[in-house]
Amino acid sequence: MPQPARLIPAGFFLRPVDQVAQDLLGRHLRHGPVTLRVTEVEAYGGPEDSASHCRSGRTPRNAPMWEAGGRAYVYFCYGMHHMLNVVTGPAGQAAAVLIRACEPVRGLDLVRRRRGGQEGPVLLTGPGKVAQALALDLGFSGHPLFRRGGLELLEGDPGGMVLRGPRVGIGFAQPADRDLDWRFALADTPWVSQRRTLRQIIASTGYEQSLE
DNA sequence: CACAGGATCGTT
DNA sequence: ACGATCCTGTGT
Repeated sequence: MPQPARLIPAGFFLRPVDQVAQDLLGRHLRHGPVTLRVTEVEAYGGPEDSASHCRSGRTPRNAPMWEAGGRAYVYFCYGMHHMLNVVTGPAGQAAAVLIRACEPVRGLDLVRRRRGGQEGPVLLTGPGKVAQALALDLGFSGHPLFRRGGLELLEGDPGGMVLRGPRVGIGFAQPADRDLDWRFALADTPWVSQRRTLRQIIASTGYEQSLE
């Protein structure tokens, strides 16, 4: 009988949000029979980040972002999509990583069913698609990812080369925040959205070190 | 209580 | 390039 995949320890999340964002690439998200490998993410900060949901301080919606890292922050967008974030940093300091794209690891049939019978990267390249494939809703906002049960974050398959570039869909933000290269994606997979805006290349993710 | 807008997606 | 669709934050 195979060993169950290991959870990511809570200490992993208690670091700067852009660092956690890079190290989330290649990790696995599991909800029941569906397991996805993270291929694309974006980092969001607190009140100092005009692109963040915390730009105006604490509200009922963004409350999980102010908790200690390791929980989910899920919100509802454009009246029809749920978005999954991973909260980072110590309690009282708001930050989170938006999961923008994944590739299937397990439960592909169920993912196809939930995504309307589509095939290929169109299944999972986009934050709304990821949440739909994992069957997430607002009830998962605040859910711990470092414990067994419900939605879990697990060790995965390391990626190699990483691409980075500006965040997507934040035209309303201040220019300095729009220019931050806080979007990260694995270079060697087709399961990435909006690849053309990824302009820099990073050698690796520092994946092994982050697990100690 | 009313209203404007949004970290998107799929079609035109 | 555009419309769907409703939660959310803000203001009255």
